[in-house]
Amino acid sequence: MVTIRDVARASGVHVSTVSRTFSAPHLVNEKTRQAVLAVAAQLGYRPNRAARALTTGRTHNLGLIVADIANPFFPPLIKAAQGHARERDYHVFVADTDEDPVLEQELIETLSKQVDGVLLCSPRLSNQTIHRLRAEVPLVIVNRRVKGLTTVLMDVGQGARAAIDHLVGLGHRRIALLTGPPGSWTSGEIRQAATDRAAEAGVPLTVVGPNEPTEQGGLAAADKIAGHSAVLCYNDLVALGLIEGLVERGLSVPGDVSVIGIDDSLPGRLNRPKLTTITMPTAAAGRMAVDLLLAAVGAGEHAPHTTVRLETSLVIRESTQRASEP
Amino acid sequence: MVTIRDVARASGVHVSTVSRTFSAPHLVNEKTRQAVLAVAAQLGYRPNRAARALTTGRTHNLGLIVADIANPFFPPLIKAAQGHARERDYHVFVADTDEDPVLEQELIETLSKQVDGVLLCSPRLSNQTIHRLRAEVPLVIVNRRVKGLTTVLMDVGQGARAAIDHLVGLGHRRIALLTGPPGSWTSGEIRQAATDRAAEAGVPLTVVGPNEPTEQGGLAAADKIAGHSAVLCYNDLVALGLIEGLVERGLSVPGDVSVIGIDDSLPGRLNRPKLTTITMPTAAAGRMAVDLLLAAVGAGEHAPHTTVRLETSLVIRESTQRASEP
DNA sequence: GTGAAAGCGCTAACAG
DNA sequence: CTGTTAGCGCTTTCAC
Repeated sequence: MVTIRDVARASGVHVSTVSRTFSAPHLVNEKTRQAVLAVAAQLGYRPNRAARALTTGRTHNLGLIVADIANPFFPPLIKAAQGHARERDYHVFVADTDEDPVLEQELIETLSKQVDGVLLCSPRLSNQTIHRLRAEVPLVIVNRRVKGLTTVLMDVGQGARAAIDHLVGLGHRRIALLTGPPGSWTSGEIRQAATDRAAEAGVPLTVVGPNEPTEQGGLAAADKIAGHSAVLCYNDLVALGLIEGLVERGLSVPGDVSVIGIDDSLPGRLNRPKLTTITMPTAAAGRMAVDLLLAAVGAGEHAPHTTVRLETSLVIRESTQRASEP
Repeated sequence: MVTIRDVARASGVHVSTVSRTFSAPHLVNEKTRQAVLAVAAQLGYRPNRAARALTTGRTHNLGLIVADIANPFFPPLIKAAQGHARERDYHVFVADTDEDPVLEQELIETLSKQVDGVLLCSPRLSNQTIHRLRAEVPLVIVNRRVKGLTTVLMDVGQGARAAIDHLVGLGHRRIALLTGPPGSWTSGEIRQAATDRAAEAGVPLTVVGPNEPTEQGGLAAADKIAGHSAVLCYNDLVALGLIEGLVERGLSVPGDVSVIGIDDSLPGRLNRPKLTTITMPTAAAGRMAVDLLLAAVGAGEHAPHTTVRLETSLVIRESTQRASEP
């Protein structure tokens, strides 16, 4: 391994000069700098970030913790966050908690020494624990509201209202909502927004749930929404599962039942009929979270916290249509 | 931040004793050990892995580099590799190259100091460059054959042969193969295996390609496979795009055309008809790659290299059926 | 079984 | 502008 010392020796300057050429170039004579750079390049020298971190206290690493990497909701967020971080010269550790709060906490703690901050996506931890961890390492939360912490939210309520309006506008009067898991912040938001809007429109809304946030969840719900002409689902996977269940029962979508998903994930776009859904700005959320985290890192311990609420919107595709006359 | 020094002070022993309690417990008196552990727990001490790495040369970190995190092929692999690494007390950096070889190389180089090894999935780098990088950091390649390096391959040829057999067995005689991008190792394997097997069976096989490895690629290919009753596609996305194109043209799947994908990805399982496809053992590949990488790390510089070939198999679902009598 | 001392690769005052 | 010195948090000989 070629170190700063090798470069110093080979270019006839002191190690500190080499160090400065890389971490404070303006402090070193242009000519010396060029010389050192040349030698470094020739030797294939790369600063050791871990060693640097030891003195500076900045690792230039970020942690990104998600509940389930394989859930199609997350990859676009991970991709965007990682790319954005990279452009800012940050590497990112990605870890999957398997929905296990204990593991989640363990990960944050072991990671904390090695990163400048952690992005927590849809955390399963209690607010109290999150606050405690915040004292050890800067945290930004995505997809859940935690008082007193910097948070990036996707305003799914907005999309949910648009979804209800869309359905009501199409003449639907028997609308069901399939909710998600009990602890889900998103699910609560959707429910709230959808019921409020339905009430405003004077249309009843049947809330059915909780449901597993998977295609199985949707499939299992097919029996529970009998008699409804339109269904808003917790996510695309649930919607897709529901459609499958409906088709199995000889019902057609959108002919007999209109179905709306949430997330705008790849499987939904690929479905036939193409799924009408609420787009979640996952990529933007990932980038925004990185920006906020980096800002918090710079600001130190008691930086002011922010809540950013990103817009969502309804994408009308093929799984919804005008209600058939009763 | 609580360091080894704080623990030493608080428990009245020397730092080296504290160090030993964590990194070589058998070298310290049971009683002392317990005492130190208690104090450490009470203080919330966590060893700083980065600092440890400075002396030991082992970071306990791994790098995982993929072409595109959002491609549904990768998340299961990432999830499995990360989980497996975690169980072995390793953290993993995940990075996305956006299919850019320059970025890929840059990532490996900047990561190299911070990890004990790197997992390269479907690399776009030249063999020569990969070999050069191998000198800097242990590497394991997934999904591409690189002579002289440890490699984990998924034997798609096996699945492709089974796919051709399946189609021939169903009476198909006009079979097309949609290949992938020119540089793809997988695509070459599929083509080889499929053409060989078709020849053995005395059935002609039309090779169509290269195609973009996306649904657009499949969609665009719909016109090019006219006159064929069955198509084997480079991946599930291509298959799904093709099906969409076929349906747009008034053809039914599998009624008029049987379609087989490759990967066994979520969108394929969710499709109607459910996609007949070749399962790729991505999770197993991720775990295996981690094992091999860790072994290489232990063995040092010139460890022997291995090639592991994982089995694939055909999963028959609903997108294939008996050829209609001509 | 435990302490003392040196050092991993690098940065950060402080002189000069 | 550059060299000297000290030290980040930890491990690892080497003594005792």
